[in-house]
Amino acid sequence: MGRPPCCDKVGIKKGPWTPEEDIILVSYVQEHGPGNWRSVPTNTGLLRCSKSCRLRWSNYLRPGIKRGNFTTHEEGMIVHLQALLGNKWAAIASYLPQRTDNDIKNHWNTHLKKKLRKFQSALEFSSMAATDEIVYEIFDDSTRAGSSNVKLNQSSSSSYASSTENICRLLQGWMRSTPKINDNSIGSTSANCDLLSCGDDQLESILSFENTNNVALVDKSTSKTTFQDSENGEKLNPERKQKVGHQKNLNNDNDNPPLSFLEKWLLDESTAGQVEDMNQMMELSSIF
DNA sequence: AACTCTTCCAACCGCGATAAG
DNA sequence: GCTTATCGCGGTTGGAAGAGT
Repeated sequence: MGRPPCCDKVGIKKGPWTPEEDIILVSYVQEHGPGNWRSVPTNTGLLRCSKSCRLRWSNYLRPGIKRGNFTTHEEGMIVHLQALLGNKWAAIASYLPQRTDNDIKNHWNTHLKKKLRKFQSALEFSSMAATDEIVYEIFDDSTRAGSSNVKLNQSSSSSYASSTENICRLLQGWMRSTPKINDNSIGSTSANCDLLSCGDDQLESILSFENTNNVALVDKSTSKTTFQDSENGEKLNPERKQKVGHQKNLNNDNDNPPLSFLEKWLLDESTAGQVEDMNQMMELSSIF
C-alpha cells in the first residue's frame, strides 16, 4: 500500500478563490506554516484539493509577492534568463525577487514574446538597410497601442508586495459588498473569526509569516514585508532573502558551477547595461 | 447600445521526480 | 523494491475586461 489519497475528487470546488477561502488558507498557513498541503483541506474545511491550495498560496497569497506591472529591468532580466535557461520559469523566478513563476510565464507569453518578435524583425529590416518609412510602419502598432512602456514605468510603483495587502484589499472590497458575514460559509476555525473581526493593523500582525528558515515581518506603516533569518536573526529584504537562499543552495550543491557563474553574470553591472540597451531599443520602438 | 474580437491572467491539467507506506 | 500519493513545474485554458466596429 502507498500513501493515502490527499483528497477524494468528489465535492472538490474549482474556479476562482473567494476572499473567505483566502482568509481561511492564510490563517491556516500562518499557524502551521507552508507545506503539508495534503492536510490543509481536511484541517480547514476548504473544499479545495491540496494542489489548488498550494498554488493559491504560492502564486497569490504568499508574503513578498509583488503584483502589477513589470519594470524595464525585470523585463530585461526575464529576456536574458529565458534565452539562457529556456522556459524554466521556476528557475527564472528565483532570480526575480517577489515575482512568481506563473506571473513571469504569463508576462512572457503575453508581452515579452511579442516585444521580442517585433524587436527581431526590426533588426532584420534595419540590417537590410530599410528606409525610415518601413521602420515607421513596423513600430506603428506599438505607437497606437498607447506607448505601453511609458505607462509601464509610470505605474510600476503601484505594485504591492505582501499578502497582507492582498488580503486587506480583498477584504475591503468584499466587506463593502457583503454587509453581514455568514459564519457558516466561512468555516469553523477561531482564527478565521479573529481575522474577520480585526482591523487592518491587527490583520497585518496576524499575517506575520514564518517558514523554515526565515521570519517575515510586516511593516505596518508601509505594508512591506521584510525577512529575518531565524538562524542568526539577520534582517533581510526580500531580494536579499532570495540571494541568501541561493547562496545556501550553491553551498549545498558544489557540482553546479554554471549556476553561480550565471548568477555572477546576472549581477554584473556591465551585463545589466546590455539589458538596458536592449530595453532602450524596445522603448525606442514605441516612440517611433 | 449591442455585438464581436482581442488581451490578459488566475486557475487547471498532466507529467516527471520524489517520498511515504 | 514496488506501489501509490504528493509536490513542483510547465503548458494550456476559461472567462472577465477592454477595445473595436
